[in-house]
Amino acid sequence: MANYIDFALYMKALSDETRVKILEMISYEELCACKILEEFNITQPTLSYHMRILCESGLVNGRKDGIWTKYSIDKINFKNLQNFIDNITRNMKSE
Amino acid sequence: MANYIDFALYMKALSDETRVKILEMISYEELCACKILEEFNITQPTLSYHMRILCESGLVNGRKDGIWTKYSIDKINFKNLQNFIDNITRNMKSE
DNA sequence: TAAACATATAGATAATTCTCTATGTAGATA
DNA sequence: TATCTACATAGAGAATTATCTATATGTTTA
Repeated sequence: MANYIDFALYMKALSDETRVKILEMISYEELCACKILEEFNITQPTLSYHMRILCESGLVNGRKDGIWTKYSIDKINFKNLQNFIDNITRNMKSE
Repeated sequence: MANYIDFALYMKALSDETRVKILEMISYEELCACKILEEFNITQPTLSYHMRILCESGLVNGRKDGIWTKYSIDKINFKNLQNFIDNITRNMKSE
């Protein structure tokens, strides 16, 4: 189960507007980096940097498929994040 | 309704382990800065800096009560954050 | 094999962040 | 009024972050 450090790492991964958009994009379907890149005005190495941060947080998975790297949300870790948020809400309600 | 910039601001506010702990602490009950400070090995100005970031994100409210400033979670903005997370989950499920 | 394509890595830099010490402010109390 | 308590602000410095250009790696195609 996730702790403060894990949760802060998830949040740090999402503390950038570009990465929040990427998360939303890949929530609909697995996407390769080149498709993601089309939506932003950043260079390819900058996107690669952001994808690494998302993957290292655990929230996103990347898998090699031929010349492409395809990215999707890690459901287990994302669920951990959701549980943390839900617990905060639960704490507030029991006041 | 909140946009990517707002969400990134929420996430940025929670991208620090100390601030995540503070959020959890004040989810149970409204607390003054001096009570929060007791739980950390940081100086009073550093805590004040963290509280400002939490308040400016919109996730936390501070109100003056005599010599104390009492902090609590802003339920509306926190609900916005929760909705965003829930929407991501919903997108994944409709794949 | 050579060229093209998709992506990653290295190195540099400007901007931002987190922390501190020192000091200011405002309300409560002796 | 003077002091104490709680908190905020200013300024500085070290560390981290986001971005770029240049280059490397690995896969597919001509």
